[in-house]
Amino acid sequence: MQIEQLIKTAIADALTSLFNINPKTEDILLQKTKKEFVGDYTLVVFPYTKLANLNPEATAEIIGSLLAKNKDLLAGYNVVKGFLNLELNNKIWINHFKINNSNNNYGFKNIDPNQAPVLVEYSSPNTNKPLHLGHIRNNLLGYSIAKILEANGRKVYKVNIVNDRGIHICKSMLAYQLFGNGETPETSNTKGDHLVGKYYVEFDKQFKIEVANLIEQGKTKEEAEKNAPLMLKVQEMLRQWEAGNEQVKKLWETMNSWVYQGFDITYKTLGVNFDKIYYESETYLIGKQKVEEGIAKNVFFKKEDNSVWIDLSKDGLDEKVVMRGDGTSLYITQDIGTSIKRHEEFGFNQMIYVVGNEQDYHFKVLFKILQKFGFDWAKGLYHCSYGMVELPEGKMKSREGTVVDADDLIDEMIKTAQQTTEELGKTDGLDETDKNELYSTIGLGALKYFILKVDPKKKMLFNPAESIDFHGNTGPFIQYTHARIKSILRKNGSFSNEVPEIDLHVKERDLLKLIYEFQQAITDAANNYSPAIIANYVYDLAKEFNQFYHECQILKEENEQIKLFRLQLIQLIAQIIKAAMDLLGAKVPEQM
RNA sequence: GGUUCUGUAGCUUAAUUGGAUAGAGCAUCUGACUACGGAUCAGAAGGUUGGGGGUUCGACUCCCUCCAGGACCA
Repeated sequence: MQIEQLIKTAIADALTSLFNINPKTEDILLQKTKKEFVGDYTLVVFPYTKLANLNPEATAEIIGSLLAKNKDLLAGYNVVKGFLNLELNNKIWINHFKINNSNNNYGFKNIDPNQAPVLVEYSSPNTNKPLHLGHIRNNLLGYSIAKILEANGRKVYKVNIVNDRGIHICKSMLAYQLFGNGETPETSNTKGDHLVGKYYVEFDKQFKIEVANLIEQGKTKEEAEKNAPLMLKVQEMLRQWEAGNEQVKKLWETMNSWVYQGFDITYKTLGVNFDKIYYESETYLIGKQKVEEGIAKNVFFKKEDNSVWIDLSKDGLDEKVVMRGDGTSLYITQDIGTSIKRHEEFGFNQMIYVVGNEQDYHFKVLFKILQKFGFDWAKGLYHCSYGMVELPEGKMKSREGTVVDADDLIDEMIKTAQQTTEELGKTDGLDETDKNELYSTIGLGALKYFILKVDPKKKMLFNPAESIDFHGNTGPFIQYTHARIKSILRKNGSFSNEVPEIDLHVKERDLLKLIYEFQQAITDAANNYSPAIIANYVYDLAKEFNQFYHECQILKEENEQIKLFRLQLIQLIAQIIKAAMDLLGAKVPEQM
């Protein structure tokens, strides 16, 4: 940031003296020079050819020759077509390194206490089945985005809303009541969320049998689904729940508590957490109340059947129900209530909903509604809409059993990590606890990087048949690079942090540039809500380090000044790798 | 039917938000100081950026249209 400003100011001055214009520095189009050309930054001169009344090459030439007079800034320049490539004086890169070399917090901004906090909502599970691969993407994204926003100087609160009530929850309850024989997570030796999920599947299975029977008796499919005994029973159970039937509530509490025990384990393994958890069973009533207020404010209107609607046809959407005729709430009802409640509690000026792109329409409507209520904070709402995780055969479907279970996948990753590590046999000096921690670090690192390196907006494909790779553009590659640097540093022992004056090797200069770019990577990632930007950055850094490592000696370097500089250089690189991976929620080992 | 998102090498993906010869990894093939850590590095091969049109000095990026797939809304 600082260095670009320096150059842009110099360019602005040059343009002023050449063409008698006063360009703003933010209008100057300066970009990083591509690898295949010589230089650090490139000015695109097409916009100035008319002012210069010259062809692009000549325009670039006169700007370049004027800038080059400042020898502290530029070591040289070259022109290719309409592109002016500027070669900076190496001192600029070294200076930046000198300033930040012993900054343990390099790249991170301090949290601005004067700014209102930002809320990140993510995870949002249902309590009728265990978490799957899609939830993993959600959780990793939410956690990482929160970290990134914090690194960029915002106070962040992570919140979760648990969908713990409704007809789908009653389905697993009913099936358990009918077929459960009183089993518990303890007696069945099953993780609580998996046990409840089993009964959700069981309901569907029995229901399908009933429907098939009814169809055989001559009913249409619709009639059969509507009148199947299980369907009638489950609806009755929901009514009893809403009426506060003690027995039903008790079963509900018991089964939900099993699920929470299970979720807690998965969350802990994944390394994600929340500052506050909301429960739909507690917020849906607030939503109904807000809908009533909305009617009074003429935000909503009622139809003859008593259902409540909002007309968004002038906003490019259409009419949308916000509460059913029988007074029962919809997702949107409770989302209205929850957001208002959260604003009362946290006074945020920005809230990010990490929710899949199947809900795009839902959030458009929700945000419009809150704007119509007249809340000024409504303009700070953002739907971080991410693509679905698909399998080679298409979307995951719980009913068809094609769901990749979160716990299974994590276990598998850790096992693969263990196997690979054992084959390589580089765990000398580690005891059993250290080793298990290492396997978990690597396995989860591989999984997290694999998922987060993809642009959140894009759908992603996961092939369970091919296990996630540990070579190339992967988490373990980056972790390995960190371990490798640490190993070198351990061998050398301590050294001065006084940066010596040396002539830079090309690879050293490339690394200094990348170090500089870490700050921008964090800013870009925060502005775009994209952990992928951090992932790509840290991969570039690790790759660049490995190239440097093969070309340059470090411990064997005979020139003491150069050796010292390289030790300092790689030390900061290791620090950045660790910090960047932490932004992705992934750990890095000292040895692997 | 309406709205909307996506489409880049065999596969997984990047492209500084309109810039130069579209950049990586996996898989395939070939190599690397007698390994400061080979989970590494170097090289080869692989592309009509779904198709066609348009906007301009310049398009993977913006506009139109068609094709394919997904999602949402009745």
